[in-house]
Amino acid sequence: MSPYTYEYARAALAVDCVVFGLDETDLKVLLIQRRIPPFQHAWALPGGFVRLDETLDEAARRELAEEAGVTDVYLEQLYSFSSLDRDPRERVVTVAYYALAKLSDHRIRAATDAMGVGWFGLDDLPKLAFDHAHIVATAHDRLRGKVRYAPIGFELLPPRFSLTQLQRLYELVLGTDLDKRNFRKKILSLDLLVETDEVETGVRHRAARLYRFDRRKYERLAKQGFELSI
Amino acid sequence: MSPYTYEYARAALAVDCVVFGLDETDLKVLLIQRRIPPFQHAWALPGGFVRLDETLDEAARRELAEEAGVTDVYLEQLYSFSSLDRDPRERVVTVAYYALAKLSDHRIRAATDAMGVGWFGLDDLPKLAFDHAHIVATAHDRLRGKVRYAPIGFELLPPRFSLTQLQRLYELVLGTDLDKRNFRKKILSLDLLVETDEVETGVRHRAARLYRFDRRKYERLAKQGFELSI
DNA sequence: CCAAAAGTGTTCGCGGTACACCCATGC
DNA sequence: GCATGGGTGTACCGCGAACACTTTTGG
Repeated sequence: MSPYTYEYARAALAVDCVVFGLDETDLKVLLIQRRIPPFQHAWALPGGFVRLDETLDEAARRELAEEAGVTDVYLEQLYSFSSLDRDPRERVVTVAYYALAKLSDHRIRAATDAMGVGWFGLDDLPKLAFDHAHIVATAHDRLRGKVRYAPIGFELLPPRFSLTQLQRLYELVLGTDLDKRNFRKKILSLDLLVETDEVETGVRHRAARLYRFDRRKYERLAKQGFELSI
Repeated sequence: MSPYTYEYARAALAVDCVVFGLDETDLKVLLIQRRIPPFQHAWALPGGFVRLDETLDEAARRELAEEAGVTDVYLEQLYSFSSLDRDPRERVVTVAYYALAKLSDHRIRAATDAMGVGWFGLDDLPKLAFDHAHIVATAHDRLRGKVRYAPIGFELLPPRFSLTQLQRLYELVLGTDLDKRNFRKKILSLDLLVETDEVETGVRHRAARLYRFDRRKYERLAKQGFELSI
């Protein structure tokens, strides 16, 4: 029992993940309902304690898989939170991550269909456990800032998407309206998208052309000192 | 002895600080020489273990004061590093910070005049302990990125500075040359600087006008959705 | 008077912004 | 044929980039 002994007191170290997903109308966050105290039954970010044989990134991916069934997402470290009283049990420092999941991916949809896992609109979050509301706000700030100069928005879209979908993504993340013609001109002039020969299906109006993001092109341009800015 | 016992193994939690300073010709980093193993006698970032009664920010400031005599600096959390083997003794996760110090501040100069504390040019660093070279590189990247859209460069300059000093700051941080006329036009058009009635002294050529950064003006503009970009 | 850096304006071209109508499709 | 969103072009303006000479000062 309790065999781990140290000369000085140690904080517990945890990771928590803000997983963003984009549906037809909203930018959403994945939450799980806690089964045990503290904050039993409250909604919280997926996360948990870091093991000694894994890095923080590995811990974040493991918790995402275990607690929410989420795998193969874009994942990036966000910030470390360390208020003395952020966990009522004892001193816990958490390293927060944010992830971008493709809600179009059926594996993600299926996995997060479980009891106690839910997607909530960013403006419609339930009361969250711990300081998780603060972490979500920080993640949204980071996403809003980063989406403008790094090609990460595509991580929220299906592999093939219409320009209208892409524009809606930016509008939702940035919280502003964008002009359709100017947006298209700008995004196409960056020469990062490739037109496919597919079009939207299942819509009862003219079907939109689908594009895909060409990571090769992006990396080639980035290497030349090209600066993305949307 | 060794009275702290836990049910699960815990990593030790540390903070490390990359302190930047600007002198007449270089962007420098503050290092301290280790007195004890591991990496005895090697140069390293100031830092140390986090206590249970302090936040990460507090730990960073405490270590800066204790190990390097540095106080009253701009301080910002950088990133958390967690490779399994980054410390040969045991598992240590470190939360890195970066700080911007005014080398013009005599208190800073005096404190860092001690044995075993030194300022090193970014391109002229000694071999560093642990993964500290990697941390310094990450901090430089962050500074390079952030200085362009946030008014943090001023934290490296004296309260009153010439436009040439400011330009040299940007050139050193960004690693590029800037056009004098364009730089002045741009920076003055932002309406963040106030001309003072002082001029440089002790130079044997025409003395430059000194300016100061007006934080009030910046905050007022920032609140209006103004976007800095240099 | 000489060395050194301060200070100053104009031109050009690109990219951002504002703005409205016709087209294709499914029902 | 109608509702719905897809798709397209132009004019204007402001900002970034390129570029060189005169002024001031101390020694």
